[in-house]
Amino acid sequence: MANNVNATGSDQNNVSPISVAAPAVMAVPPPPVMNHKRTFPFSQPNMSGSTNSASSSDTDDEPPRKKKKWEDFFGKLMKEVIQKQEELQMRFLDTLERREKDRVAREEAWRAQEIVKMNQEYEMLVKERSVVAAKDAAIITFLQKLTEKNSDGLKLINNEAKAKLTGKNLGSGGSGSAGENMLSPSPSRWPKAEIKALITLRTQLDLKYQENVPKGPLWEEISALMRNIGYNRNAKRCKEKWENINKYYKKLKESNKKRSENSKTCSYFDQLDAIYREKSNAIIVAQPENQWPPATVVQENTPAVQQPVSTTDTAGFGAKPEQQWRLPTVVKETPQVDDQGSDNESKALERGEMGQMMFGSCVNGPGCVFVVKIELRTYGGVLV
DNA sequence: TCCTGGGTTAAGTCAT
DNA sequence: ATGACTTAACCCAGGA
Repeated sequence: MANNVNATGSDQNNVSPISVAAPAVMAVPPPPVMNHKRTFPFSQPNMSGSTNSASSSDTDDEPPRKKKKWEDFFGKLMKEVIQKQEELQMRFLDTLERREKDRVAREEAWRAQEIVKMNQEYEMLVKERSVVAAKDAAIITFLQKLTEKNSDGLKLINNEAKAKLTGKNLGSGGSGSAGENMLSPSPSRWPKAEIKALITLRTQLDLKYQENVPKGPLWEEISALMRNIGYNRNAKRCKEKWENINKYYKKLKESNKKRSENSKTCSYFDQLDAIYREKSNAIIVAQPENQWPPATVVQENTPAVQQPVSTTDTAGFGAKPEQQWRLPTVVKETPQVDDQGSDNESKALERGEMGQMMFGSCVNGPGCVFVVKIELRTYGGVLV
């Protein structure tokens, strides 16, 4: 028996590559390759040549024992194989499970990232839209204010042009008799309507000549526009008049004198009030501590006439042109008015409409086309 | 040099 | 007629 074990110990590895240590009882299994008939070993125990010589006397005595050993051996072998397979399968399943978890984790991270990105984009979109909406609202408000403010001036200029045409002078000083040539020299005194036209034109063209641009062309242009609507004043007279009315306005404001509401003189004070109020408002808004939203700062309905002169008003008076409220510039784009001998009614009406257009009504009258150019700028971060 | 603000003055306007 | 108010025209100083 002991010999069998020693003799067959070297063959064991050939038989069972899985088993590391075969049991002692199984030390004599013949290698399957040695089985010439390729039959199950324990069913033909005598076919093992190595055991024939050593245990020739036992083959007949112990066939059931050998068979049992073979069965045990293969049984354990099968168990080991199954166990190994189960381990491998478990490891495989673990790996699969781990990888699946990783994949899910990565997917969730990606989704979270995408959600964050989409949220950021959404917030940016909302901000962008709010900014655009605020700009639109500011533009609309500005245009509405402009339209309302100029509507009175428009009517006056139109009426004045028509009155000139029909010989009816609305101004107290009078600018001529019926049928008088509109290019004839105007009287020394400026009619009220003429003053109002000058104020409106000067305000409208203020934007165009804001920067360090020589003011000479400004007054030349105003003079030309005045001539177009029937007032013959040269640039110097226009400039002088503008300075005088502003001087007198400031003088009264500073002296804090009360003017009667129905005062017949200085009828243009309301216009100047509005202009200076807007200028002072623009300065208030432009200050860093008074930035957006302007609605909380700008007081539109404050009657400046009845107010005592405040520091902001003073600032408005003293403000340099580049600090002042900018009003839309009217650009005469394609003037097609024929001025040669145009004293008839239709031409005069054209001039009247031209004046109307110059005040922002955006109406293209017959024979001339105007474009209202509005420059929107920011003062201290505020769109104006 | 140009522009602007301020001052001045004579003259016109208007209410009383 | 008178005084207050308003305006045209001129001048000057200071700043850019």
